[in-house]
Amino acid sequence: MSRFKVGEMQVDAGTPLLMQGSNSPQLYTALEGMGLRSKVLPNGRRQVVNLVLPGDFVGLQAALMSEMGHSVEATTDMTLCVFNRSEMWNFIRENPKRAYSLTWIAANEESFLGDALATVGQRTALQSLAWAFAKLYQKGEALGLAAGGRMKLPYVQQDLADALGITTVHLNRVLKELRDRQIASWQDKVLNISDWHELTDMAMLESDHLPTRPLM
Amino acid sequence: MSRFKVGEMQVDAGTPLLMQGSNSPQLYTALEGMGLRSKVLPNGRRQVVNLVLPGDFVGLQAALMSEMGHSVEATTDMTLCVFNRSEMWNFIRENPKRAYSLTWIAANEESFLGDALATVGQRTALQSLAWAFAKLYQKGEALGLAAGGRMKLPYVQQDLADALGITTVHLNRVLKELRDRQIASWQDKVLNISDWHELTDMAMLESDHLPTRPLM
DNA sequence: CCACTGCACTAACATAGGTTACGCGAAGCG
DNA sequence: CGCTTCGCGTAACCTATGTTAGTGCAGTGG
Repeated sequence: MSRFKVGEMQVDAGTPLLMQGSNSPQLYTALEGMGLRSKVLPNGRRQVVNLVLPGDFVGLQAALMSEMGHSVEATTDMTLCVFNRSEMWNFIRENPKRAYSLTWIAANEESFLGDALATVGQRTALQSLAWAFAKLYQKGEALGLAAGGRMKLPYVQQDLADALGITTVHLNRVLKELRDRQIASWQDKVLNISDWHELTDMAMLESDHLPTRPLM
Repeated sequence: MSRFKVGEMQVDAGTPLLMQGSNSPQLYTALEGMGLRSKVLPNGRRQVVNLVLPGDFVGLQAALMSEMGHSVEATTDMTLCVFNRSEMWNFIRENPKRAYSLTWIAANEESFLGDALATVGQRTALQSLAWAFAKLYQKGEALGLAAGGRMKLPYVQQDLADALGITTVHLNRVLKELRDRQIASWQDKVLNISDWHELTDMAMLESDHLPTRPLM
């Protein structure tokens, strides 16, 4: 493990970590701070694929495939654990348990993206937002980043809107509705959930437990 | 490899192979025929996550995680190669190259779902349909299932509509537009692409090469 | 031969969400 | 200290897409 790990790294908010289409010799695990993965289409529209929270492994695609399908950037200041891509193969060969973890991570990511797809494709904007808030809070809670219905969410509205496939104008409409109905609010970078039951109900969340992830 | 493989299996059109939420002792590789993966929400709406073509590996999630995030069913008659889930761990341990392939498959799937997410989230219905047709044809061509702009597509409109997150009514509208503009048509289960350039242009496809997949 | 069902297709109308265009406050900066 | 920029919020209007409600045809089974 120690040979695989190269070191730690601090980056400022706004720093791009991996670029869509290109390739990178480095892979990361987020230790602190938050970021996001996104994909831009030739017409300029952006899809936020996923938010990056502490513990998330980033760059698997670059490691295995010829190029990244999306970009990754730091939204806040972040500290990252850096790995060397060239060691991946040895790593998998010599440590089957880790290889298993890696595959698990990829499969889990796939599962999440399936959910996200169903959200964007089949839920209304209100349901989508509820889903996003609920999912985020669940994950935040598991990481110790959230408690008592409150969680720091240092993104801008555009990020969330791009994740849900709606515009900021419409995001505002549905945010207002959640606020007015006293279910949840998101102001000054803080998410505040006041009615968890109503929220998950609206989100049509199937399971309320998170699978336990292996750490890399 | 032979110890991992249990046998082959023939199923009729309509047979469910894996069920969302449950778990399965078996994994499959499609050899012939087509199928689809889908996910249904509590309100009854269905998202088609992906189409299953020959060569596709199915059931990774069941193998690694506690439960499947989606269902898989056969759309046409299919023949499948059957593996035993319980052998997975030994398999990974004893054959690191295969472990690598498995991870590659998962990462590739993740990459595809990212694309699909961007499609449903950021493309109009017309662009989405063009994207789906182009992607399918590319894959079909690589598999020898398509040539000369023609490819068998044995799905019903509802399947495509659920994949793109639109209704069949609207799918009909955009199908008509592609037909009228002489770009592509899909009738009698056959996809016919007459203007590939215009199609990919409309779809905003980034790369026109498919990554080479390892077979399992 | 007739009912029945599933699927493709269309028309008329309804609405969720997009566009454009503002105001307003806070933060950076010369 | 003004000036600009950025992010949040809202209103008025517009359109892509959904909804509801059909038609027609081919297959299938009694």
